Amino acid sequence: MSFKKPEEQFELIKKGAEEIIPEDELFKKLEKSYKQNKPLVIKAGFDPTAPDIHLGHTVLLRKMKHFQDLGHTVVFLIGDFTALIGDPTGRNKTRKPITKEQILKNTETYKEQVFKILDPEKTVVDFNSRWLSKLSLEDIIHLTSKYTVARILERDDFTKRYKEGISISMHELLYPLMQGYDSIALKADVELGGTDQKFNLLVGRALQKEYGQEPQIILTMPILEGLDGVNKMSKSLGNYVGVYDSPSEMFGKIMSVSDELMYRYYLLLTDVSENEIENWKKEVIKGKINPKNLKIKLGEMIVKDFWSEEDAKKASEEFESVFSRKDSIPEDIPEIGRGEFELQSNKISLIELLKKITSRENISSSELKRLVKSGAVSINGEKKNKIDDNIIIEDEMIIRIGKKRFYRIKKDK
RNA sequence: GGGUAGGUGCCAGAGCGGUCAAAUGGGGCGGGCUGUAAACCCGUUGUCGAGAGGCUACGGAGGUUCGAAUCCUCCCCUGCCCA
Repeated sequence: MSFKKPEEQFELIKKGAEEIIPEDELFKKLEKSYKQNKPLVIKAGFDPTAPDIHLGHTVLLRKMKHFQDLGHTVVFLIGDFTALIGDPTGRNKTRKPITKEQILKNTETYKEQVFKILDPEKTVVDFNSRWLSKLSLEDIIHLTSKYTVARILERDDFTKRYKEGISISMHELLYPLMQGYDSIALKADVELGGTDQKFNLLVGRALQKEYGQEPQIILTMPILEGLDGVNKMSKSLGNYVGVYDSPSEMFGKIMSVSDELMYRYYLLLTDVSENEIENWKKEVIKGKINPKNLKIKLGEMIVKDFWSEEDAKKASEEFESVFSRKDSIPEDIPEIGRGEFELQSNKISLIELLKKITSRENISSSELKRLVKSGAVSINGEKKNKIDDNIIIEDEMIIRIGKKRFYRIKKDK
C-alpha cells in the first residue's frame, strides 16, 4: 500500500469537516504514517440502539470512506456494550434500557446497511463489549480516577439537565469514559464523530494521555438536519430518510425538504463541491435556476447512491407525473386482491373498505372517519366524503388517502 | 435520614368535587394555495360505533361520595433544601 502525499490526504480529510482538533497533530500523524508506510487507525463508533441507518449517519460514513480510500484502517466500532447505557448526548432524559437481543439484531442490520457506503473488504468491524465487559471493578475505579466530576459535568447536556432539575443517573456519567476507553483499547489515531460527540471524543483524547498513549485526533462532522430542517435527523422524530427506503420514497422525501436545507444536503450528502453549491445559490437568487430543479437533481443523486442510476431516473419521472402533472399514480403501491373482501354482494361501505385496505397500518377507525370527513379520500379520482357510502368493488380501483397514500384493488392477486 | 414541591393527552402546560375526553400553545394529520418547498388560511387530533351512544384515560393500588384528574390512605417515581 502506498499512500498519497500528506498534503493531498489532508485536503480530502478536511472536506466538509466541522473541526479537526488539533490540525497540526493530524498532519504530523499523516507524515509519520507516510514515512513508515503504516496506515493510521481511524475509529468511529456507533451504538446499535436503533436498527435503521439513515442519511444522517451517512455523513460520517462518507468521511470514513474518505479515510478508507486513502488507505487507512477504518474501524467500525459497534458499541454493543455502551448501547446498554445509551449515549446521553443531546438527551434531556435517561434513555430507556435496551435488551441484548435487540442489540444483536440491530447490529446485524447495521452491518448490512453500512456497507452500502463503506468497502466491506477494507473495514474492520469490532465490538466494544470485547474489552468493556471484561473490566473489573478495580479497572473501573482506575479508569474513573483519571477524570473528575467537574469535567464530566462541564458537558452542556448534563449541565442543562442538572440545572433544570432533570435526573441524571450515575451510569450516564460513565458513558464518556467508556467511549474513551474504546480509544485506548484500539489505540486510535483519529476518532470521527458528529459535532455533538465532541465532548466524548475529547475525553478519549485525555484518557489516552493518562494511559500513556499518543492522544487521538478529533474530527467532527456537522449534524444533518432532518426533513423538518430544524431537528437533527433521527428515526424517533420521524424526520429521516432511511437507506432502505424505496427509490420513490427517498425521492419524495428529498423533494419535501425546504430550499435552504437542500443546499445543506448537497454539502453533506453529495460530492458536489462547495464552490458549485455557492454558485447555484446565487443563480437561484438571480432567478436563473429554478430551485425545484436543483432539488430534483439532489433527489436523483441520493437515490443513485443507494440504489442505481436507473432507479433514480424512474423515481424522478414517476414523481413528476404523479405529483406535478397529477396524471398518474405511483407504481409501487400496496395491492389488495378483490377476493380478499369476502363479500356476499359486491358492495361495501366506504369505512369498511378503508379499514380493509389499511389493516396493516394501525390506523384507528376514528382516524379513518376523520380523514373521510375532511375530504382526504378519493376513489378513482373522485372524492368521497360520506362514511356510509356504499362502494361497488370493481376489478381495478385506486383508492387514495391524503396526498401520499395510494392503494390498488385488483381483480385477483 | 429530615423537610418540601411535584407526577395530567405525542410534548409543554391549565384544571383542583359535577357542565372534563380534559383549556391553551407546540407538534402531527387532513383540506386550500404551491414546487408533495417555505409562509399563510381553515379543519382535525383517545378509542369502538353508520349514528345515538358506549368504553378506556389525568403515576399505581385501594377508599370517601349519588358523582373524583380534583378529597383521603398506602405505595412507586422525580426535583429542591438540610444532614
